[in-house]
Amino acid sequence: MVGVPPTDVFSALANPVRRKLLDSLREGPRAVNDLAGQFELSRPAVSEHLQVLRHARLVREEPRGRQRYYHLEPDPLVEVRDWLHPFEHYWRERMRSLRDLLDEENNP
Amino acid sequence: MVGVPPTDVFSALANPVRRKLLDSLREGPRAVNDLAGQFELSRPAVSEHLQVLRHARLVREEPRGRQRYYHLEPDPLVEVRDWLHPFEHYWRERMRSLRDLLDEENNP
DNA sequence: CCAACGCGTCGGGAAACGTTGACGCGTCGG
DNA sequence: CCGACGCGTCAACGTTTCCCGACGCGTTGG
Repeated sequence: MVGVPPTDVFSALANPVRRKLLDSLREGPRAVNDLAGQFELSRPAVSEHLQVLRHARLVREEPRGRQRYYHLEPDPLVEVRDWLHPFEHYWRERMRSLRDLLDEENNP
Repeated sequence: MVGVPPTDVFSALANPVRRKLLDSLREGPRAVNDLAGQFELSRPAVSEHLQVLRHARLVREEPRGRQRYYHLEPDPLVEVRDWLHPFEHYWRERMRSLRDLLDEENNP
């Protein structure tokens, strides 16, 4: 994992650890040791997963003293949503619940 | 790629060839040689990508004489959509267009 | 019945990936 | 100023992925 990663969003999401990292960052920026505490993984391993996410532009790092806080940067996920969208056509039944959820977000 | 690993959906989507295969199958079932014609790839390579998609339950095969037609089976993509959904919260601006599209589907 | 076709699968080699221990650099506290 | 902390990165190794050529099996057409 040392070389130059392909910065592909889909590949970045292929790993469950990286997906959980993004899930955690939804609640706000967090430092590396804090994030690493959630996994049975060495800290370098988490660091390199974060590097993959950084190259995919899914996270941004902000140095704070001797720690580095990582922020979620969800924009590239639009590519996934756009690719996924034509398939929504196929499970129309579940679309209503999604629309209701979106309506709830827009008209609270 | 010879074993029988129960591939998860996210890993199946990590490869661009497999994503294009799913895109092609959106327009209807197709045979392997037909699909392989789209790529600069050997037919066995395409066959093995289809095997990955089959293990992820994203496609189904239907034998027709000496050909095998592959059908799209988009249900597992729901897992991707469900994982993605909490992040929609972050690009609210683009949510309106999605909602409008869903409204259009539901009230044609 | 036999040759050609369509396809899955195996063998194997190259490349990519994931993990760990070791090292280095900047930062903070005493 | 010095040791501890927080973190990135490298070297190395095992595992997985990706691709191809070769083979085998069932189907079809002559």
